[in-house]
Amino acid sequence: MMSKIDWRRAQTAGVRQFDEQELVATALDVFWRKGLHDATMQDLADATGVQRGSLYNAYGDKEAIFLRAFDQYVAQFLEAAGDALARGDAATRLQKFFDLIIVNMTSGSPPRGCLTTRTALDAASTAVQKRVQGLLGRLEQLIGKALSSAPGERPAIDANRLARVVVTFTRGLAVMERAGYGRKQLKEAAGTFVDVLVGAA
Amino acid sequence: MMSKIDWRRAQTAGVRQFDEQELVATALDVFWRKGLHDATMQDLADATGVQRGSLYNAYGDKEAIFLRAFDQYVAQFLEAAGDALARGDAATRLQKFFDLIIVNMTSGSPPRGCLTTRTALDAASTAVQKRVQGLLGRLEQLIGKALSSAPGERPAIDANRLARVVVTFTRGLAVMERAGYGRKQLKEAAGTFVDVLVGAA
DNA sequence: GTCAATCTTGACGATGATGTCAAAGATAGA
DNA sequence: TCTATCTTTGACATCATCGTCAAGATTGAC
Repeated sequence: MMSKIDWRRAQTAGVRQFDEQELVATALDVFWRKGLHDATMQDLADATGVQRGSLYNAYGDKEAIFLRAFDQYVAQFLEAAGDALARGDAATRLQKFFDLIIVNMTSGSPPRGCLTTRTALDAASTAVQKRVQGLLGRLEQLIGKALSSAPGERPAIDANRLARVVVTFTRGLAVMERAGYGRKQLKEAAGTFVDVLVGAA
Repeated sequence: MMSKIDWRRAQTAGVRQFDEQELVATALDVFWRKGLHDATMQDLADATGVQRGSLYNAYGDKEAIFLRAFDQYVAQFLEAAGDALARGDAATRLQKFFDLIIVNMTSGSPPRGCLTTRTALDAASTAVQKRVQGLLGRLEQLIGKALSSAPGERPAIDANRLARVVVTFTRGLAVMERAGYGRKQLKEAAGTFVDVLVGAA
């Protein structure tokens, strides 16, 4: 029996045809814009140019791809956050940190929001929830250290407790962004929060 | 031609078979547990005992039902919040308010979370987003008035700005709950926040 | 009593997403 | 060169949800 004519350009096969790094980066963008829940394998296939079947073959399912993308995001994010929190007094550190995350979540058109918060609310599998917890925990530590190592007078309240409050507030900012608040409003709220926190009273 | 035999008990028809109030209350519970996005018309039909077709006939679509349920929720919630914020000094008011919303979002098994926050993140239609904005705005006003009318010394920062920070923080609590934090942890965070806000520094 | 209005019910078709698979092609190593 | 192994591709079956509709049934107005 004659084999089917491949009238279209034959794709090379036998070895992986795509770059993993690139695919994960593209997937991250898709998840960020659509959310874990709403992004479909077809969306990922379209965005990456890799067919659905190949994605299933290579990763198994959507969640596996998401976890890779999210890990990459976490690494990026924590590094940037660490930078922002590294210099200056407590107020300056916090202000830079808030600027960072606010710009982060209000970028894109339409604004893409905060991937972590959206993911947390999607309430997916245990694995995903653990990643979110991991990120929030590490962020909390980062902030705690930044607060306790900042120059200037010590606040009256334990830095670790404060750090959790700060993390919680950042989650709140992410929700407010989804509710329709723009960059300016978010920055104003964050500014007020920093004033309160540092004890402008 | 003979009509089909109705071997099963004939349901009365011609007039609405269900109580609107009851249906909306049940729908609210479904939306609260599953979220606007994940709750299906079938879920609503199962929970209420009203067939899918009847729901479409009576309301048109899921969002219409949600809006009614959400409006009911908003009324309940704002009334309870107003009560909590009515008495005592600023710290007491805030503490009671946080207790209320924390219990609210950690009730049920599994905890049902915060309906408003979940809805905000579902990023549905404009109509839904406006309801969320409406609730947050009204809540902000409520808190602003509670802060500015509380006995005791005036804080150095404008009450309205503080109110927005408080609202933002409550949204953060809702996210933290979804991330896995329990009632105790949330209360501790809220307690720290109140300490900071009232100027325990 | 008749009839128009309207609710209920079950069924239908469309759509979109999932996960699997066999066929075909290409590589790497023996 | 040959073969085992892997990837790609398109197709397939399944499933869940949606929205619509015709037929049946009952009420309330006239």
